[in-house]
Amino acid sequence: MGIQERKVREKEHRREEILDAAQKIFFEKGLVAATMDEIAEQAELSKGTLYLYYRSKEDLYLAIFMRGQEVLYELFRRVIEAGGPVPRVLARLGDAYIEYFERYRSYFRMMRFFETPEFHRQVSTEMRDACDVVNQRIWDLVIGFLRRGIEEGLLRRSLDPVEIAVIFWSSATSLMIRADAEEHEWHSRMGIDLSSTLRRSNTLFLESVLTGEGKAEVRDLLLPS
Amino acid sequence: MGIQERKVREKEHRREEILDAAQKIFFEKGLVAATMDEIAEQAELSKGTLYLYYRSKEDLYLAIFMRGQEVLYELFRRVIEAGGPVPRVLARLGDAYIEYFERYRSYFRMMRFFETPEFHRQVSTEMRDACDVVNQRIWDLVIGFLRRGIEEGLLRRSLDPVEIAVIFWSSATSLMIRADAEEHEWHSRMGIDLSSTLRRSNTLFLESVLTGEGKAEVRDLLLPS
DNA sequence: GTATTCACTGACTCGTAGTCATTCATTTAT
DNA sequence: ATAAATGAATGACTACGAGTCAGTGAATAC
Repeated sequence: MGIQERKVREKEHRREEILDAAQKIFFEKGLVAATMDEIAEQAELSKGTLYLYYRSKEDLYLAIFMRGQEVLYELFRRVIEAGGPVPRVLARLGDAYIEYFERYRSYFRMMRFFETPEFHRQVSTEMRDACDVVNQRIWDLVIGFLRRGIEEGLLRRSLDPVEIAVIFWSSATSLMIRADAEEHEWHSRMGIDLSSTLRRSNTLFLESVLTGEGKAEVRDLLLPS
Repeated sequence: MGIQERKVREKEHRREEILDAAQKIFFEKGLVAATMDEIAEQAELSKGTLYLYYRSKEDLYLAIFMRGQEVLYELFRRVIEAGGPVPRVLARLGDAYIEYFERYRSYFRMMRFFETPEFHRQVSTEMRDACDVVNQRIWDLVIGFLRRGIEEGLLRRSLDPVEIAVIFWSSATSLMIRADAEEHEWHSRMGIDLSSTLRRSNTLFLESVLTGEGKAEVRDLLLPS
């Protein structure tokens, strides 16, 4: 009966090998410029074989995106598990996201496509669903934490934890996308440094969700009014 | 000498006709799904002719994007010219952007591509530059207004008007992109209504940039702490 | 009446995602 | 030991769309 198991193992291994090859090419060239022929060559397999393991170029891309989401989950989990006062942990979550942006830039960049409907239409439902699961874990982690903050009276009671999470995440992401691609342009045309802007945005956001009591906890992190 | 002028006029007219045809197709199908053959058919011209007027599919797309930017400029200009207390006008600018998102959805959607480096690489420098000019006018308009607010002591002096503009714009845009494409999903999976979240985000942002004096001006618009 | 110009054409090239009939090695049945 | 069955892997092939360019014909100039 060992043969069946070995075959399953080998198949999974092959799947990972393909993913490694695809990751290398996608990281180097991006989704559009990368070709399946190149990935096949990198994987030392024929193009046809790739399609035995992944339904489409986009499925392959999404599978790699999921690796990135795992990394992000770990970063957030560590910050939350380290504990401390809610406002301070919230600030650290912002820093963790910036760390993801800076240290795992290639994974970060993949989020851009995750946002486009054109991309999603190419993805198989199975891959989509698998991705949603990984994603939901991140949201649940963060939202659960925010809920605690509200119960403890450190975050404003008039806010919804889900909304706070979404607002924080989208504004940070949006600035990062810009900082990633257009940092230099913004500096020369508008005279600002988007990395600082990103940090300032996080600070402003933090201030805006804390109660008076919450603000007292992190007075040192806030801006002068 | 009238012949030269007539020819120039006709050429400009043709350029507009092509733009109209392209707009129809792009609005219906989006950048990726739309084909130059379809656009040519809509314009009742051959594909080759399109390339006599626009360098690439992306140039054509960007030319339409610029039409949208003109509309946005007008919306903002009207709000600012109508005048009133800075904090209230700032809130109205947020509403104007939401109006752009809701009433000019097809133009709004084009911004997504404006953000991707893959797209930019396809665009000719001339079109790029033309686009930057239109864009800059919007930024100058808004930033000039914010600067006034700071001078009047209604917006926090520790903030940079350019940064405020960028932060506000990116967080709103990011939520809109999500609201546009994934409204339903977010509602069923996370139980939130992204349109409300967008408005709440704007309110939070407004609060966070106003001084005490500024907040007093728009007490009715803010959330309970 | 002839030459020139120029907007326009559409068949063509080129590149790439995805397919499928075929090959070949491994496993199973006798 | 040999034949049949399985299924992983192949690569030539199709489909399709962006962009090109030699050629056409009508308006204009001489």
